[in-house]
Amino acid sequence: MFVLSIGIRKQGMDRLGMAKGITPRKEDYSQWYLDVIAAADLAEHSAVKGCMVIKPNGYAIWEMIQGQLDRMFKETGHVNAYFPLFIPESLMHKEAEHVEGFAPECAVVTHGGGKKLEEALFVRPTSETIIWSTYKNWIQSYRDLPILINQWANVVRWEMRTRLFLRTTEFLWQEGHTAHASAAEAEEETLKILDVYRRFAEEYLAAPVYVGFKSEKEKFAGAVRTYCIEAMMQDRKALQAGTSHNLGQNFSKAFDVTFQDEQGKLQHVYATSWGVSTRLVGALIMTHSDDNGLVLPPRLAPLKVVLIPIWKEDAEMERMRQHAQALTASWQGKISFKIDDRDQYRPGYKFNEWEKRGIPIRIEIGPKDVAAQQVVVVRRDTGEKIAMPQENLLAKIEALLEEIQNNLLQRARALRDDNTFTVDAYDDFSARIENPGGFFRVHWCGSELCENKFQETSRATIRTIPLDETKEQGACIVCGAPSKGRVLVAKSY
RNA sequence: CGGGGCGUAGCGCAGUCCGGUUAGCGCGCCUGCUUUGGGAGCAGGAGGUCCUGAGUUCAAAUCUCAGCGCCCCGACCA
Repeated sequence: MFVLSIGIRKQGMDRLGMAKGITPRKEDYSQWYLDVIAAADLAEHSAVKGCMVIKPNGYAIWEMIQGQLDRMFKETGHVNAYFPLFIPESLMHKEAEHVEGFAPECAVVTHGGGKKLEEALFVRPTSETIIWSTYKNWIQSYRDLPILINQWANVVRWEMRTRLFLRTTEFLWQEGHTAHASAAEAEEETLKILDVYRRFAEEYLAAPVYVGFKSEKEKFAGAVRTYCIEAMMQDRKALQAGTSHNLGQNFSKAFDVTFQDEQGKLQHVYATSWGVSTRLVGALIMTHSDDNGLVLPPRLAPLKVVLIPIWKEDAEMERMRQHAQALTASWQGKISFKIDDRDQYRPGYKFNEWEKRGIPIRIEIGPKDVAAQQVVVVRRDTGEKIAMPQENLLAKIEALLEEIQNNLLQRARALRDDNTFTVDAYDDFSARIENPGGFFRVHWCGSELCENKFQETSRATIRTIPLDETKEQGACIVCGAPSKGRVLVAKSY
């Protein structure tokens, strides 16, 4: 050790400060985030500015997210369809607030087939305009409603500053676009999806979220009201994890989408749209991972269990392989697992590798275990090693996966709750938003002037106006005017 | 787009200030042997548009100019 220390120190201490290749969170949170992505081999920067290559490990997580959300959308009556990537400029300009909000961050195609196009094509930043220009032809009668369509797609928003998964120029998402015969029904749909998002975040991402709606300033360009779920990352910053918009009649009026109601009267349709993106992968990373790398909640882990046979000699190698195979023979199709019997790496290397990748459970099986009719099970969330009898192992593993899922949610909830504060004095607020940071429940009068003050002085924003907040009279923390309830303020991604 | 840092092998870096052998080191990779319960050891080997383009020079990783990209901090956003 002493002999090696010079070499290791020089290597290990370079930029990372430690030998494992992952910067500790408290040293540099941003670098830690990037290191985790690299260590777990999730994604990398591409030749295109602001765009990323999602590598197989990262894409597999997105596929897990997609699979579950898609089931939930279908359970609530939605179907999938696909609309084009390109949107004619004229369509983009139909809804005033919408175009004003999105035009600055749009990529525009001006040439095609070697010639200048007569009309420029916007690469979709979101699909409301192309979809409503299409729905116009689909809707005549109340009998054509509701339309409950979702699409899985890529979109492009020309952002100034990008970060892997959290904000990239091109990203993958789903966008739901629904049409309804009444305002009440549209509102119901908006809230129904909001609840799908909340449930998904808590039950699958194991990320507790605050549920509410956005201030006028923060809402979607073209929406009547924007609902959202907000999660807290380990650095105590907020991350908007999903949005659901009640668009009212803004788009149906802009695109003149009308239907005849039961009385034969012509009305404009009521609309909603809602989406979550590959940003959720970033949320996943920043909610659970630690200084040893990625930590995946079992329900979203593409690979849930890895078995590592351990041997000394060649003969033993074959024996341990066989044990591992016999042990898991009945697991096929029931659980996603892998036997890592590669001979070129030693066990310690494999332990570390799967740890970095966030695999929830590792099972070690060596000669000692075989003799004792047991295996050694290691939890990724706690690092705890448990000797387990081989009998009925699958059921015990499945139970443990649920326990890990649960533990991750509890842990994230504890962090969030411990860092959500109720404050009434502005000085108190501005001191604590810097240190230790977190979410702050404060009274707000509702004026944009006061809202801007948060931003200017603390670089924090009103993340959401919580739905479940108990009504409470108070005085705006900025101007002292009467306030009907508290809002959640935080620094955010 | 403003401020700061950086760009040399897959990754992390030295070399650049002060131009001059064949551009090095660690990790990783390939081959062989020994190993294998927390990142193995030894030996041999492969791998380079020194970010790009112009310029200065007998000579450029090194100097000059321009551009591109990445990271961090702001303004804009899922």
